[in-house]
Amino acid sequence: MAAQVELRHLRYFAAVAQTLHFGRAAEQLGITQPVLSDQIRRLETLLSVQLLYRTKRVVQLTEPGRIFLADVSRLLEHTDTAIATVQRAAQGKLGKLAIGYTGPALYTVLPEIVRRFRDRYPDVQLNLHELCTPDQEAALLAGELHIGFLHPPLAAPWQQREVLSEPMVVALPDSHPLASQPELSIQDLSQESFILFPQTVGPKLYGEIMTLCAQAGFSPKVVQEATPQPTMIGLVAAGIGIAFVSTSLQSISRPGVVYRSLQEATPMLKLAIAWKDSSTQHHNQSSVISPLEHFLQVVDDWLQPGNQLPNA
Amino acid sequence: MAAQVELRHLRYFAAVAQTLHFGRAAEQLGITQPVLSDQIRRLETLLSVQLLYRTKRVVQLTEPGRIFLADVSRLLEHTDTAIATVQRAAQGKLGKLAIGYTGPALYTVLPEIVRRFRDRYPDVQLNLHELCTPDQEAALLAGELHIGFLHPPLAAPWQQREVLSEPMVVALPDSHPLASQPELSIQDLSQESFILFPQTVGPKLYGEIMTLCAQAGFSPKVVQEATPQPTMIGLVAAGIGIAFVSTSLQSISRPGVVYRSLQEATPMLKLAIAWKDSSTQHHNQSSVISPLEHFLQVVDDWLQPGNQLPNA
DNA sequence: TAAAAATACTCCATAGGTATTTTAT
DNA sequence: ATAAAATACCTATGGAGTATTTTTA
Repeated sequence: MAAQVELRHLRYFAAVAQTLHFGRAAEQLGITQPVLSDQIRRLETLLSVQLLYRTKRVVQLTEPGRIFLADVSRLLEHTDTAIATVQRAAQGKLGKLAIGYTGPALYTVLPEIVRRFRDRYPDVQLNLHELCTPDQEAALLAGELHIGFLHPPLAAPWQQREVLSEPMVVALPDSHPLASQPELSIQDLSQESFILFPQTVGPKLYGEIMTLCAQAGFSPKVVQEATPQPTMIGLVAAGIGIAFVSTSLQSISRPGVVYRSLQEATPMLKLAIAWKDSSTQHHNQSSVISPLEHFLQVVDDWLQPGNQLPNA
Repeated sequence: MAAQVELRHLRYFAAVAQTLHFGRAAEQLGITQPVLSDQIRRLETLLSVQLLYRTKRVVQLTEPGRIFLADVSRLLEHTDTAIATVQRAAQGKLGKLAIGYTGPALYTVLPEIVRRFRDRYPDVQLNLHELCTPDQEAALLAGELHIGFLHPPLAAPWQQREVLSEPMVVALPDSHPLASQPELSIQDLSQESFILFPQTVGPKLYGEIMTLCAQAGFSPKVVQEATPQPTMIGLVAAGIGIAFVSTSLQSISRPGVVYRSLQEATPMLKLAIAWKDSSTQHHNQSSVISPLEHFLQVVDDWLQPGNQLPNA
């Protein structure tokens, strides 16, 4: 079994080739000169190539040595960066993170959280996928998604955390008779035409809206299903009907559209993040930190300092 | 003094990462399984990174391990090519060769020799420099040139070998009265206008031509100095004068120009190669073979097999 | 003659081997 | 029950040290 070239040989050779002095090179390397001489000779034997011409007084590179030095320098650099890279990866500072989100998430919590994460972990590649809640659950299960911004309740017992719960408001054209009232009752809406998101986007919220109307004694006349919310607002501006939208959306003001809250306890738009609990996973990678953990931390930080859920 | 990552660790890791089986990987590597387990653990300790998740039954890469594997595979490949490269360099099959030549060399021996060398050693980069003989000697001394195609005699005692010695012929317009004669005497030329190469290109040959004319009792009337030889032929075709050119040049036939040999012993165009004797050089690199040595061999081969000097 | 590489040795850390145990499937 | 990794322990190669010699500029 022939011995192999090792990085040690290459490190030593590079040092000698740069200093052209065995004594000083050995000092740099923190070893003694005889050891260095010996190792260089071993390297030359392994390669069957004379890399250095040396008398007792003068050391210089042979032509093959010169060529080898160029390759070796690159090689040693690449080794260092490979080590640095794997260490950054183990700290979760490098890698990929696949994030699912529903339309409403995109117009509420997602942008700010993503912005903060990218600021802190610029070398984690984020892949964002707009998917409805059940599709996100399937993708999480398949391992195609690391985390999802979705609407509870969930079908499976994911690790989850609520990140938004805000009342819905009614968007209506400013020319609408009801626009003059500062606050509306659900009763007022019984004869209106509704623009509503598809049931799949948020089945629970959809149901709550239906229940609310039913309690007021009517079934809403849905003239148009639409998504995302800015599109719904556009339709409102066009006079197609009125719409329930999340409170956050008011910040995107649009001429011709006004927002009015409801007197009644309104349906709440709820958003949660869900993820696979890696600690129950069988490759619970002890010291290995995943980008996901940092993401959860960023979400936590964002929830803490006065960014509490805008609960009712 | 902390231990360092060695290629051994990387080779072992790559094997395990590819097979995902310590036993089979160890077999591939020609070592035993416990050794392999130990070395992988040492690598993980050195990096402070868990690369593999393993139970007694299942081995799989962690995410940092996956990232590291990509880098390590590239690194190992580069190492192999670097070793192959330095070995080819030591055999003189890789590198650079700076070649000087005079104009006449370009129209005689140089193209065929260079063609043969490039066929045999395609990875040696040839740098060709057209230089007059003294400039080539200076460049050889300075180490800027490895070999020169030049005109003896030389100022310094270089290693050298004659590669061409051929008689000169007279080129004259086909409309010229002397064109009707199959052979000319130098006497016939006493009244002619001459196109001649500059003295610096071949001082000795220049001198011989002058001597020849002097012996015939005249001093040649030089109407134009010109180089390279095809240009001289062009001037002959234009009727500017007649010219001495090397025999080889006849192969480049040109309408309107005829070549006639001289009855007298004509001046001989001599070309030699000259180089520094590396065995006297203090970095006489024992086993290291330089591209120069191969080049000399190619020249030798070219001189042997019936390609003898076309001597008189 | 003096600076620097090579030799000659000694030592011990560790790569690698053998035998056995543990554990997850 | 068994395949496969881990553990325990042993061996010996060779990396690294100290002391000394050799060489050539």
